[in-house]
This record gives sequence, C-alpha cells and structure tokens, in this order.
Amino acid sequence: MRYYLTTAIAYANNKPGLHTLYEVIGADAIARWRRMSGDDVRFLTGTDEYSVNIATRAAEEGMSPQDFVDAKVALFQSSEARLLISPDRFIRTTDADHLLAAQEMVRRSHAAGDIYLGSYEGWYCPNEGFRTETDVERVGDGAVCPNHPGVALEWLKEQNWFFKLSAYQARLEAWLSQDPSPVQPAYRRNEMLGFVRQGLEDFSISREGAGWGIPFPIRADGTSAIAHDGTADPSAGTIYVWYDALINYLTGAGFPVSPDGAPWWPADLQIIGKDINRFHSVFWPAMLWSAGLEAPKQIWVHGWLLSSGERMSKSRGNFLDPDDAVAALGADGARFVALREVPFDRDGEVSWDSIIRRYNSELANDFGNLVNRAVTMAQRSFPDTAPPPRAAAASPLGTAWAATRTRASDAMGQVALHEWLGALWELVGTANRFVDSEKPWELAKAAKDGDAAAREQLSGVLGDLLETCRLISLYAAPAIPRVAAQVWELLGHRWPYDEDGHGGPALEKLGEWGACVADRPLSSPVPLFPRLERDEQSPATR
RNA sequence: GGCGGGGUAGCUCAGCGGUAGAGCAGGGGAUUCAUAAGCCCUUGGUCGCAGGUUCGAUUCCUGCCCUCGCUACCA
Repeated sequence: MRYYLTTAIAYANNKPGLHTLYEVIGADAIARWRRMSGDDVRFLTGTDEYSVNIATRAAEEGMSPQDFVDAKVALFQSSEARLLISPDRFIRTTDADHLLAAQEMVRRSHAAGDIYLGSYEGWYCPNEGFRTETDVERVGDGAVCPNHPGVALEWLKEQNWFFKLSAYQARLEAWLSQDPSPVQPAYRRNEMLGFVRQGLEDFSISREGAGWGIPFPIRADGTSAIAHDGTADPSAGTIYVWYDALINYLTGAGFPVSPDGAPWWPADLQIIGKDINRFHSVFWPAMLWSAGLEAPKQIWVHGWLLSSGERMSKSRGNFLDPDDAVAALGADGARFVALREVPFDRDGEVSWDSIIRRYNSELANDFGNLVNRAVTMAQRSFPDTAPPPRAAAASPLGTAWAATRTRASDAMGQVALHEWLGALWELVGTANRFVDSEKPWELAKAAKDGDAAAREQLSGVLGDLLETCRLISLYAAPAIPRVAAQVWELLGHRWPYDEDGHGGPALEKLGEWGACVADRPLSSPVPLFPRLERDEQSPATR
C-alpha cells in the first residue's frame, strides 16, 4: 500500500530544539512501521525558509539569506541524522521544484476564480512584518510590538492578492464533520468546526516587493509575471506564507513536475503542532479544492513539550537540545523517551530528570535487563542452539503476545504512539514477572543434575522468553531501530530490514509467535541501554 | 465575553451510581538468572467547593471557584 506522510516544515532560523524534532521523531516511527509492514512509504520533512524575518536576521549577521538558511538547515539535518530520522525527502522551500509548485498552485486558484486583488492594511513592524491587532501594545497614538519595544510600528496598506476562503465554508464544515474525523484528535476537529462556523474571511497571499520569497506569478492585470526565460517581474511581489509553506506537501508529492500530476497526493497523514491547526485543517483543504486536488486523508495534531508547565520554545529559552539527549541516551534512547514521555495527543511535561528516569526505568532496568538476563541464562544452558519457544497456546507469554500485538498495531494505526509503546512495555513487565515465577535458575540446577523433565521445562521457559524479546524488539523497532536489530543478532536471528526499515518480510508475518528460527548460537550480551547516574551531566533546560 | 475540555495519591493519569485504581517517586521484604537490575509487600487521597436527586455519588443535576484549549492572516 502506498503511504505518504508529512511533518510540518520547521522555520529555519535556529538550531532545532527537542520540542521541534519531537514531531519528526513521531513521524519517523510511523514511517518505519509502515515500511516494515511492506507499504510503499514516502516520508517528507523539511524546512520553511522564506520570510522577511529570515532576510533581516541574515542581514544582521552579514550573510545572504541563502547562506543563512543553508547554515541553519545543516543544523537540522545534523541533529536529525543523529536521531536516525529517515526522510525519503528533506524538502526545503528554497528548492527549485517547490518554487514551481507554489506558483502553479497560485495559477490554478487564479484560474478557478478564487484569487482576487484587494488591499491589506495593518500594523507593520519593520523587524518582523505585519502584526495583528491583538499582538501590539498601544502607546499613545501609535503602537509597538512586544518583541521589539523600541521600534515604532507603522500602519501600512498594501495591494495584495486574496484567496476566497469564504467560498469554501460549507464544504469545510461538511468535510470536518465527517466520521471518522479527518482531523485528529477529535477535540481538535471540534475546535476547527467552531472556528469555521463563526464565518470565514479571505486571507492575503501576496506581499508587495521582491523580498526573500517566491515571486508571485501573476501581475495585477492578470498577465503572467514569469518571463519565458523564467525570470520574474518583481513588481508582481512575492507569495506570502501559506501559498508557499503549505505547498511543500505537494512539491514532495511530485506536484506539478511529475508527468502524472502529483503521484503521492493526497497525503495519508499530515502531522502538525496545534499552533498551526487552523492553517492545515481549514486553509489547506480549501486551497487544494480550489486547485482541483483532494484534501489530505488525515491530519494529526500533537501537543507541546512543556517545561514547568510552559511550552518549550527557543524564545522562552526553556528547551532541551536533542544532541544532548542523543549524547546521553543514544539515538534509540532519545527517540524512545521522547515518544514515551509525552502522550502524542496531548501536552506533556518533560525535564532532563524525567528523561533520565524514564530511560533508566524502562530501557535499562526493564527491557535491557530482561534481554540480558534471558540471553545469559539461555546461553549458559544451551550454548550451541538457542532454545525454541513452545507453542503459543501452551505458553503464558505466547498468549500475552497475541493481545499485546493487537493493541500495539491498533494504537499505531490510530497514531496513538504512546499507547503503542505502552502496550509493548506492559509485556516487558509481564516477561520480567514470568522469569521470577518460573525460576529458570532452579530448573537449570535440576537439569544439570540430570532431571530431563526440568531440562525440557527450562528449554520452554527460556525459549518463550527469548521469543518475547525478539517480538518486542521487532514491534518497538520503529522507536529503537538500532537496538532492535542488535537484539535480533544477540538472539541468533538476522535482522532483515535495512537502516530505514525497508526490505524484509512484512512485520505482521515476523510478528507471529515462533515465526523465526535462530540460525546461529546466542551471543554474549552487552548492556543495550547502559544505566545512567541520576545526576549525570544535566544540561537542564537552557 | 462566547464555545469546548479538565480539576482523583508527591508527579502523570485511569475510573464514572454501591464509601477509590495504575505507572513513576517514597518505605519495607524475600531472593540472585541479570545492567546493585528484576520480584513481592507497602505509606500516601474529606475524588475542587457548596447544595440537590438517590437507600447510597468521586461517578447524575444545579451553582460557584480554579485551570487549559479555540475564538483569523507569526514560520
């Protein structure tokens, strides 16, 4: 099955924080899950690089805008590589094909009669662009924006192109009202429904002047602003925000350069943060319909990472550095903890301390130690061949796996990433309790003394345990891709997927209890997740 | 202001008519295969406040308090 998923593109003005990459980690896990399931996956993530603000920042640092964003994008890519993020394309809005896609979308909406000339006026901050009335502080007759208190705002009026969002109110209401909701979680859909029902206003999609942005392809008189040699008429202005940024999802789908249109569109899943829900759940479908395209199949709105109750952000300065997390916990540890600490449908409190605690408790103590003790015991009693599991029906763990597997798959299908890992880690607990109740060390002693029945029992118990480790690793691999492969090698299996989760038999097939026979002896275990000292290097939030 | 969620153990949350649960954190114990991990037991709650319905309410109703989200053009 074809599966196209996207993250929002991040504003390329800084080094990314963990709160920025959280969404990318989640999307990456889904992409890997789908690849391992045998789907034909396209996973798109990237950066948003045009804006007056970027140009200003670049100028302040004495750089060209392009050099500036190149440098920031390199930071994103480096942090993402450390986290084993595996996009099929890392898209940049400065990419050449994206320019074509954005301009084509404008042309289509224009041809459809959904774009018209109007005038836009409002407070304008020379440092940051237009500000909304609610964003400014009144000072006498004038106003200043909170971010630059020393700078007086100007009241500016521009001739701009507007998109007829108001024409799509009924269709948006109908679309949002569908069951199941195309916007998840459902309460986010309800918020958007409320918004739409208040009545929709058109929004501006161009800015005057040739700033740092994509040239607007149409002149005020309706003629093309793009010459045959591709150069643009600067008097036509630039495309403003949404007809640039949102279009990246289409560019990444092959629009419009691919001969078959946009082969990957519509997207199966678009993951976004709650601050941009309105643009994705209201503006975006209307823009697509205007151009004769379909709305995305599903939009998933995740919550924030919080620090002491406040949203983590660069501007607040209360963020965590993803590189610090990877350095301390490893890529697998950092990915797992991010997905486990914060419910994917809600905000979640995160601190360095809670990260270390989660890592130690669930990865080092519960899971890592489970694999370690199981492999050690098995290797000691069965040095040549790993003991096979008993029939699923005859094994408590085999029975438990059936339920766990269903829960994990269902949760993944619903983008409930926290429930997915939650189900798997409950089985980790079950397996640890199983070890203590079966006491394989006692069985080993009896077996050594020549008790054949004890030896058979021991083989079954350890075989079940090893199988459980194999299956949990397999199903958790989208979160902990490297360690999962490492566990399989320890267990004498060969990991059949490549680094990004491609190839190999379908996950569901390998996920059958007893699906694989180890073809090599067990290896001596090394700690998969070394335990960390609680107070070890705490970069804290900065 | 309007609309919609919440307020339950130190923390994060589940439960939603018969006087409360999980995970983590804290305390104790028995063990030893294991990353001084795991396992067992356990301390913590007038279930926001005040009324009402009911034989009985954390669970239903009303009022109030507090809190969070949405309430248009920031990337």
